[in-house]
Amino acid sequence: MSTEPSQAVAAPAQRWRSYGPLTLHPILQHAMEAFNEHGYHGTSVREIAGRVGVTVPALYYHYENKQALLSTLLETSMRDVLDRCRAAAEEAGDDPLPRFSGMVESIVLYMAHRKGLAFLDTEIRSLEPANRARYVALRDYLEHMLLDTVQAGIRQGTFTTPIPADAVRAVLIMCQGVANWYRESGSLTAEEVAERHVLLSLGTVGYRGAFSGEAVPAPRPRGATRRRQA
Amino acid sequence: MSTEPSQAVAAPAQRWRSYGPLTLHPILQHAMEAFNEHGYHGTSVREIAGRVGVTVPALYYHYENKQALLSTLLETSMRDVLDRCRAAAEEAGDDPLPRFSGMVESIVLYMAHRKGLAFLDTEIRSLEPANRARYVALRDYLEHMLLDTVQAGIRQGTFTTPIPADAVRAVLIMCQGVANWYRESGSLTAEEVAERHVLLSLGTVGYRGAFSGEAVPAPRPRGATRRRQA
DNA sequence: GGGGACTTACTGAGCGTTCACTAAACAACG
DNA sequence: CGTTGTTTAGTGAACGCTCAGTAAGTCCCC
Repeated sequence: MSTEPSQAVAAPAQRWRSYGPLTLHPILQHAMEAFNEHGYHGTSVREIAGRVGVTVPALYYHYENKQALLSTLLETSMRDVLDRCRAAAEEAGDDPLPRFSGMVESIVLYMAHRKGLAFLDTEIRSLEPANRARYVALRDYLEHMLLDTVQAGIRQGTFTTPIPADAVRAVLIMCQGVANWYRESGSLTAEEVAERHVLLSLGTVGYRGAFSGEAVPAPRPRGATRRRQA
Repeated sequence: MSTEPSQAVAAPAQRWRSYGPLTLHPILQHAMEAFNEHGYHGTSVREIAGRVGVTVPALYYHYENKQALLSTLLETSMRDVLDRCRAAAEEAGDDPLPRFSGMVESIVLYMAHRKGLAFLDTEIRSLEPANRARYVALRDYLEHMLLDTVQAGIRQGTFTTPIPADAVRAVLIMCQGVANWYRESGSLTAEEVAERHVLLSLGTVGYRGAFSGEAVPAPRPRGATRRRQA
């Protein structure tokens, strides 16, 4: 275990990169796992209760119903990725290239580090209309943030895609896809996957320098880079 | 506008581009629609029967069980897209650029024209292990076809991505994503969406000419190009 | 009259949810 | 300190309903 630098105000600039172990109410934690294994409709409240180690009514003491479990999980997740993406964008400043790169990196890091939550995105269909509307609004906001940056890059001449809206959608879809295939036991760390997706995304938006030498021009400070052993 | 060579035997070379109305056994058709609306576990056999307009046992006369409906649908779909992609690759020949472009085009055309079937991909989780294994094997085969072509393009110097396997996965994910957001009532035809995704994909695999002038170098013959009115 | 394409009528199991009730912890006060 | 009132976090049993699936009978056409 690495010794955390004891600080009063905990490095605000890098907060979007740091991922501690996921701390969720045990009920949410187990609901998340069950939903990911069998889907929302494929999971019974009895199974969730069984995983938590309590009886069914105990679930209803803490959450209104099964739907509230899914809705809470999805909204928590979307708000977290949005916050981190916003933080990454702020840190990068107004220059479209590092700004776009940082946003993509933050999103992919989330998809890998919070795979369990991110993968629940496949369950939006099971949200009741009101809950779904709130979720989709957050997701659209994320898309607009990215699109604004790509369009700025086009005006500047950095990005050359003639179809920015399609490119942004494609980028978001490929980032979201990380939550589907990424395995913690795989050969790449979350950070490496993020780096690669920055590269792929830059190609998708038509950044000319994407595949020549240094793709991400701003080297990022790293304390105690984690490396996997296998 | 190029003149099509008139052929008696209904253009076999273009068969991967042509999409008639989807003809499926009514039971499969309605199962597909129900699965897409509520998911596999969210759909009851009663609902499927109700949509078809028959009683529940009539379903069991034609199909072994609910799982067989999903499995049949998914495998039919995957085989169709594979066949079309293979046909597109054959038609394009060995040159990696048109070959890759044709494959991507064929896949995206499928995702848009057969959205209902393609969208079922989200339900693989609900396949029993044996059925899932068969489906995944087909999907992996498609991925390898694309990867071979991209690697050939890299050897040739046409594609420049340093991470071809990641690029191919990303391309397939963004193609699959079309089935999620494409609407027939939208502003783009399936053909236009396919064209755009060829462009995006070329950027993703690091094709340098992707965003300068003619992106898809082989102009394709088109008889009676359909245009949407809105 | 024989078989294909259904129907009616039903089963046991499981679903989300709610009921009435309680053990343990805590706060306030005489 | 000991009692009382209240809150937190549960329990076991059961509700009404729906689930996937089936046994046996019926219609109809070749």
